Amino acid sequence: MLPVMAQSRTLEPEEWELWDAWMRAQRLLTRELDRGLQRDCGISKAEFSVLVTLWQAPGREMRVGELSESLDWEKSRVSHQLTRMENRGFVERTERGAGGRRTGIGLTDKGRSAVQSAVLVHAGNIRHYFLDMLTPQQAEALRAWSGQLIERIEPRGSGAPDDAG
Amino acid sequence: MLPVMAQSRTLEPEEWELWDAWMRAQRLLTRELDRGLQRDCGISKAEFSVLVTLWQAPGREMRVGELSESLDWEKSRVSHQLTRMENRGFVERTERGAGGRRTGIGLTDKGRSAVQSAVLVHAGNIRHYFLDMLTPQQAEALRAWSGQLIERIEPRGSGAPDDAG
DNA sequence: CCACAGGAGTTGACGTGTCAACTCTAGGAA
DNA sequence: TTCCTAGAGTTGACACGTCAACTCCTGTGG
Repeated sequence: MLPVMAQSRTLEPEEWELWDAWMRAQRLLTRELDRGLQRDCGISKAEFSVLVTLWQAPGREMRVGELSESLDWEKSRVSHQLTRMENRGFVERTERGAGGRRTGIGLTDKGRSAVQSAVLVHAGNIRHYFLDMLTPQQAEALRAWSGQLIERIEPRGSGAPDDAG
Repeated sequence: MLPVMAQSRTLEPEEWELWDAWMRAQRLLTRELDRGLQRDCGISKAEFSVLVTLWQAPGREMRVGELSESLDWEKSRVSHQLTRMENRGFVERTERGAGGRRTGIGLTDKGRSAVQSAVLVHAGNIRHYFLDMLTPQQAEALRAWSGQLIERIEPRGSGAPDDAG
């Protein structure tokens, strides 16, 4: 039997090839989509994510914690991003001194118009570079694999749905 | 949400679900691998990429342009990265005033020892989070899809090995 | 010789992302 | 009341990445 050092084995050429191809594809795809948003809409992917999330929110207003939860970003990341986007005029922090003093995050007019065009552009790019290239079998494989991996790294079921507090 | 438009329409729920799952999986995977390198080896993915590339180079020494080509990174990115890694003691820029004045980039002892352990750790993590979770069908689908996408976005058969994830 | 184009590499400004430390407020116990 | 805790949000330090402008050298033509 071979030495039991599964963790201390480098990748076989075939394994490496698969890993390398996947990494490269993934990197090229995200790069292309980022550039598309920047070129056609003048916003970054991070800005797009925030804008869409706010746009879909009931009342078009959320708190930092909700944004953080919804985007699966750290709170400090959200806060930094909001600062930059506030400086660029896409969002505004509105104080609510009353019942809960937390600041609400809302879209500005500029943010609203940006997200409306960006959604269409981005959807087109996702089709062009991702969806249109998938055979049904590949789509199914990707879907299954993504689900497995998400379940493994970030198991669902502890989403805190009914913990009453 | 939006009225359906002929050319730039938003994604159908099923399409969105696939895209979202893929993006999330991809993000979780790279995050996990990054953290693994940082936790177990004390280096970042960017540092790992540079170290491995230098380590595999004949003579363990390259110039910035070669690194840039090999990693498929912009030269300025390489330069910034080398500055940070030089400060951390992983690489050194050696002057060659003579025939070509270009600076050669070499590994320090610290860099050499770091890369040797990191290669094993990283390979183990790639197995754990990626390779071991793939059925043969999924592996084949991923391989085919990656190839198609790379060919579409970067049609050159540019032999640039990827940045080692 | 000087001028100048062009490539290699660097630098600065800025946006992005993580980690740890911090402020501010509310709620509970001594 | 005062102290302690805990959560929401912010900030600072630093690493990463892109873009454009810059330096330095070299080769070519006047």
